[in-house]
Amino acid sequence: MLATSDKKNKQLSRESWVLAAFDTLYKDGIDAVRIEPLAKKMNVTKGSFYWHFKNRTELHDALLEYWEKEMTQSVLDAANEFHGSPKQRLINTLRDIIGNERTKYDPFVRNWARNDTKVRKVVEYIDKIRLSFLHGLFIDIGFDKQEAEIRSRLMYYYICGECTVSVKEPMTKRMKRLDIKAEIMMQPLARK
Amino acid sequence: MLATSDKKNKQLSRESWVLAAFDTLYKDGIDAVRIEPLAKKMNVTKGSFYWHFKNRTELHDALLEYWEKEMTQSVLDAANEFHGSPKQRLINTLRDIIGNERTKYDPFVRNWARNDTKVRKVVEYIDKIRLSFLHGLFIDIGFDKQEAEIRSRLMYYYICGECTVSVKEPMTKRMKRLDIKAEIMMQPLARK
DNA sequence: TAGCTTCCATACGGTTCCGTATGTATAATA
DNA sequence: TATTATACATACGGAACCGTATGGAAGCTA
Repeated sequence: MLATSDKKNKQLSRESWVLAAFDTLYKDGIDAVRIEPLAKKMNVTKGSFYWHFKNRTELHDALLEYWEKEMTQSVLDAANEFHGSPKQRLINTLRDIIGNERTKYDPFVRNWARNDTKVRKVVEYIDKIRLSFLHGLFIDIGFDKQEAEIRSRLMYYYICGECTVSVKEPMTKRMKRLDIKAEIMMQPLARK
Repeated sequence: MLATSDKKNKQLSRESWVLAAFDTLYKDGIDAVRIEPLAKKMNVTKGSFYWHFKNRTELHDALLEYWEKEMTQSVLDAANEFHGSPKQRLINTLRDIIGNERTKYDPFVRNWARNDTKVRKVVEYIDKIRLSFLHGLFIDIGFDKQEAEIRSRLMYYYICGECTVSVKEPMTKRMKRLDIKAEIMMQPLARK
């Protein structure tokens, strides 16, 4: 329950609704983001909702915008946070993404995107940002554009798989094996 | 429209409903698999549905069972289909999975699994089957158990990412670059 | 303190869907 | 040809939800 605590204390803001909606999106998917259940969860009636929003679509739009900003920002943060050799930066990035579950909301938004063009475009935009960020890392390591393209995609899809598949190893094991995976993906091919 | 053509010709079977339901699952997700819309799509009334099924849950169960059988079978097929050197078999497997989009239904079932324990267990079962299949391939190539574990996971998550992310390269390009990705994942680490 | 604004409650009509009950046409069977 | 089983149509009650209309409390504003 995100915005339930301020029940008696304060009135709700537009953002309270967005946060509560996001929580529901994360737990039950976009089809569960419905006004009356949300209101119940927040201990108000939908009278509140229709004060802050025109309709359900407007909430969805706000939800999408919220996620987009978060995701865009997280890439920028990652770009500034890590230092050291290119290889080390890539390893740290990978460790950060997996270890801190930066993509944990992805599956829900991705699924939402499947039946919504507007959402799909935003997801594609985020994918491109992330891909080009990884691409830059592989360039810095020394790969040419083409191979950086291939390796960044390999790595990005791996990450997306990690956050999509539920059969996972325990986190400590995952982190330990992550470095090896990074090495595999960073190792130049032995030309015959 | 899967089972629409046999409208005047024949009566519907239980499987007609399952197939139509699966088509809807694929296009719009599990929340769209509803009886009355389905009936409309199949040009019958729900009277037909409740003849073949007890309720909506029973359809969902049949749907899940259908997917499980398909996926289990496809792994067995893959195991028998490819010959040649271990490396070549792995490459062929990868080309088969990506090229023929063997996992194209995955995202929908996975998403369904998020809010349904029964589904989740089946998905986990399928994941394990596939993972151990890939694991075997890496063993055959010559990696030890631990490294085969790491590499098969890397590869499996990559595949799942491929089928999850919508920003993809065109298929011809993907296939061309797939071999390089396979090489990257198969190449032993240069021990320093 | 009267009036206005903000924020939410309440009440209502309408839609979509579930599941049940029952009617009906067609085909199999005896 | 009468009977019965099969496969669906039709009609109904009920739930969940959307969006609208309107009422009311609480605080600010003059």
